[in-house]
Amino acid sequence: MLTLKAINENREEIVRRLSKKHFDGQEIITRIVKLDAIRRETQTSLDSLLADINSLSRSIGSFMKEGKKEEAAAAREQVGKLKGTSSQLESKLKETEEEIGELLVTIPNLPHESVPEGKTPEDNIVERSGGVMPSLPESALPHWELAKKYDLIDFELGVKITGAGFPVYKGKGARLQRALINYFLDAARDAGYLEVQPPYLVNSESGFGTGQLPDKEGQMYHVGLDDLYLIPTSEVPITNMYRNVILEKEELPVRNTAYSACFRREAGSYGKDVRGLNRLHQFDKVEIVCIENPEDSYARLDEMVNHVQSLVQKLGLPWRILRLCGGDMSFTSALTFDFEVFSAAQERWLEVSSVSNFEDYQANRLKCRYRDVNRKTQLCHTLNGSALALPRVMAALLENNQTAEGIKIPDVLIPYCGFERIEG
RNA sequence: GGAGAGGUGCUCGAGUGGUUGAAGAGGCACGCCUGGAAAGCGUGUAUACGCCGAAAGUGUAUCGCGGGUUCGAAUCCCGCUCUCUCCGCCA
Repeated sequence: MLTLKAINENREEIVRRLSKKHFDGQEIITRIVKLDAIRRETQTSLDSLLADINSLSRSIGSFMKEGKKEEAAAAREQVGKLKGTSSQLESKLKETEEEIGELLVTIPNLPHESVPEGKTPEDNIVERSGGVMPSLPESALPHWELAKKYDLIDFELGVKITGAGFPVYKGKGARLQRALINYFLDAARDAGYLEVQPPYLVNSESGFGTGQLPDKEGQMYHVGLDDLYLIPTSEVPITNMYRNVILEKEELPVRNTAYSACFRREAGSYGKDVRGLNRLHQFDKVEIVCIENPEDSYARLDEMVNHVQSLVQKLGLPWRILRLCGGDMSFTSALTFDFEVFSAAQERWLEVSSVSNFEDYQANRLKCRYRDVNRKTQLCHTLNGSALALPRVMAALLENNQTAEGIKIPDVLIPYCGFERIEG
């Protein structure tokens, strides 16, 4: 969430920048500034009142020791009078703080100045692209047909066991999944990321820290009995490792990577978007997360984008990078690049990665700070990206590499798979 | 799941109602000392919010979390949570 300091100092600019995300912040910002003034005023009176009470209370102790019973009784009475006012101020302060907090979490992050104007995915800007478009024969099959033909993925079996969106990978399909995971993890490690294995369930504090809660509850599976959430991405547990942490400047940047299964309810999705592997309730992903100081966070974002780019390049897929427009960005992001690969049989671009800088928006919720050169604590910047999400990579690989002799495995994956080709 | 013990600062550890944000030790930082280092000596060493133009300073809150008792709570009471030990179960 935005900091009160920023809101107080730059309210005009904030309202202006929020409009790029099509968020009208005028009223709410005004309200927050007003509440914050009340908050300070209340705390000032409360603090001085408490100071009086404290010193009177201490004096009672001294009087008692000296045997001055009457003085003690008088002080006691005086404290009693102050008490009523102080508890009033206390609840007023608490209420004001709570209202400010409730308002703050409804404001999205400010988009970076370089974010293009726009409302829909059509307004995203193609930053760069590469790879070679495959030319497939007329008889080319979409990946869900290929999955059936070569017995790689059984969607119906998943429906039986769990429900739609929970496929069963089999044989070379399962092995290809495992190969991709290992390849992505190794590539991240080679790029300087520390591999971690986080929990797949998180508590509500963690959900709040990265911005899934309170608004986007419906996106996550909730385990009611234990009040835990299945992670929609390992961004949540990884980033929350740094909740309530103060890092030394020398520890930055932090680079972590993890493989995890991801669980998303995807309420409201339908049609061709959910066909085959295009959108699942459970899928696999290797994530990269960085914690960085504010001066270097955009350099770090570039580094992450370049890392993801090298992955799609080595897989030999036609790719493009989109700079998301204000209307298509997530609530918490300041700047996001989406990676898409072209799935030749479906003849559509599929998103396989999203790399974002959240600046201090998540860090302010997480209270993730570092000590600057003056030993003062400052909020960190947090960044994350998929590197990569597996299902659509799988879809594109199957579709683009299909030949009369079977499906060719990209060279980089062969050592991980243990086979060069998927054939009938 | 059952029974018991316990959660104090960067770490260890004292503290059972009254200048205790917290003794003492260690660690770390800076300074003195030294040819250099070690040892020794000295100083400093939490976070958040408020007040003050900034700094200095100062107020408030925080001894797992939340509530209560009291003029006053790290210390007493209640709830929660986590850790440890034993039993049970178990990949």
